[in-house]
Amino acid sequence: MAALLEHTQETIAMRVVDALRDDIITMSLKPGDVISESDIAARYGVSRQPVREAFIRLAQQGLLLIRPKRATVVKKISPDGVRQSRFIRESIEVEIIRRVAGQPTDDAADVLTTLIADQEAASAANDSRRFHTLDELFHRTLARLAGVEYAWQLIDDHKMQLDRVRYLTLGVSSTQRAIAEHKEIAQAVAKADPAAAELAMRAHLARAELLLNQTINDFPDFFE
Amino acid sequence: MAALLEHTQETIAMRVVDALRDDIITMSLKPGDVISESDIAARYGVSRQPVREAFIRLAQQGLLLIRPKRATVVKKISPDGVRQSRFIRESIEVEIIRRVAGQPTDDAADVLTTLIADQEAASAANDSRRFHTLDELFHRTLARLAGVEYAWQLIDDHKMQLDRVRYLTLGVSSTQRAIAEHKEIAQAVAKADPAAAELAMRAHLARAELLLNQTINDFPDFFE
DNA sequence: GCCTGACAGCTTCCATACAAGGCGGGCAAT
DNA sequence: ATTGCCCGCCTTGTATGGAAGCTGTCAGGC
Repeated sequence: MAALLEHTQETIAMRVVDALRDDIITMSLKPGDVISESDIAARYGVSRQPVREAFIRLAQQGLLLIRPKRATVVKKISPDGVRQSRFIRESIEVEIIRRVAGQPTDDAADVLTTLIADQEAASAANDSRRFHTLDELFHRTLARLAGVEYAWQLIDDHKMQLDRVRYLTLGVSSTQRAIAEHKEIAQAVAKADPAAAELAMRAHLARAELLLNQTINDFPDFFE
Repeated sequence: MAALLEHTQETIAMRVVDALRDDIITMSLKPGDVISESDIAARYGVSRQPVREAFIRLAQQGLLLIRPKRATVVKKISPDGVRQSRFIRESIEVEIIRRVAGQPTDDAADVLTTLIADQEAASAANDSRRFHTLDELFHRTLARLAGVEYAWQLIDDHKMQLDRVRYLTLGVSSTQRAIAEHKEIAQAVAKADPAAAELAMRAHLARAELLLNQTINDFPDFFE
């Protein structure tokens, strides 16, 4: 059964964008790899035009670097860029958690605890991919509760750099510890304690810094 | 004499992007206006292809809305979008000012007072366009002092919506008041008082809210 | 042996042609 | 008079060919 009100049709260009982005984030296309419109077009059996448009989109998202008349390369990860992306994310998420904890709605705490329960299930099942999804959902839900879901979309865009790092260390991160930190955040929200919520959120996000430094050592070629 | 080390060449697509963005921000192209690739191509005497790529870029920046197989329209200004852009900006700028005031460098205060002096000169000369430039420079300088200039670039991208609003009310805003607020911020930095700096910055940014509501009343057709 | 310059092969960029689909006006049937 | 259909005209999407430019190679001169 096709969707009835589906009037945003899939164009070939969009499919190529999604496919390439997935390849890049999952490190199937590695930082520094050189690709060309013709290559990708041949690989997907389409013409060069949609591929070209996909390149433009991904270049604007900071995943590709188009060198006019020369070639297009998968952008290496900029440690300073990742650091500043983290700064942006922390700025926004701290402001979000302050709002949520400062003016908690009735069901806020319930929604969060439900999500945490799901995360525990995923962790118990050792399903790290599903846990990652639920982790994102946790943070996006906080943005929704603060009434700034669009802000999360922004974070999402500029967090792909960090996602590449994360993928390199998949399985390393301790889901148990993340869950404990989520609980701490949720409790601060339940108690309507913005200061405690802010501290818990900052501690939660700070862990990514270690991950970055470790990854730079393990995969120096992927960084600039 | 051509630039010697110019190896980032201007492509036609880039020129079209710049021209269109300027037209949109200065309201030469009004929210809701319908444009087509062929129109713009004919207007600039180029083919559809570069124009199409420009549309894609501007659509990703939220200035255009491409409706497949129908037409492309200049996006109307979303009040909620502007509100959330402001939220993002406030989150980041508050974090920036905290850092700058928390770990002030020796010359930070000097640089800021110099900038404020320039602003007073521009204000005295009634040069509102120059004042606007100096206003942006003030905030970008704070980002630089905090070591997160890239973050300001992000704000810059997502603040075009607000710039359109600002252009509608050009000359209305009181430069004197803005300068006074800048002074307050600079003083808090000089005293290394993060809390006071945060309050001053929040107050400074809050003024934009009034501007928005007033503008919605004056130009309801430009908003969705 | 070393330097220089032409050149072949690659890239992205632009122009053009065609395909697919939405929209509205005119027309016919009820 | 109203409703429903059909057909041009418009739009964006895709394909393809050629133009401009960068890079590395290789032959020729010193």
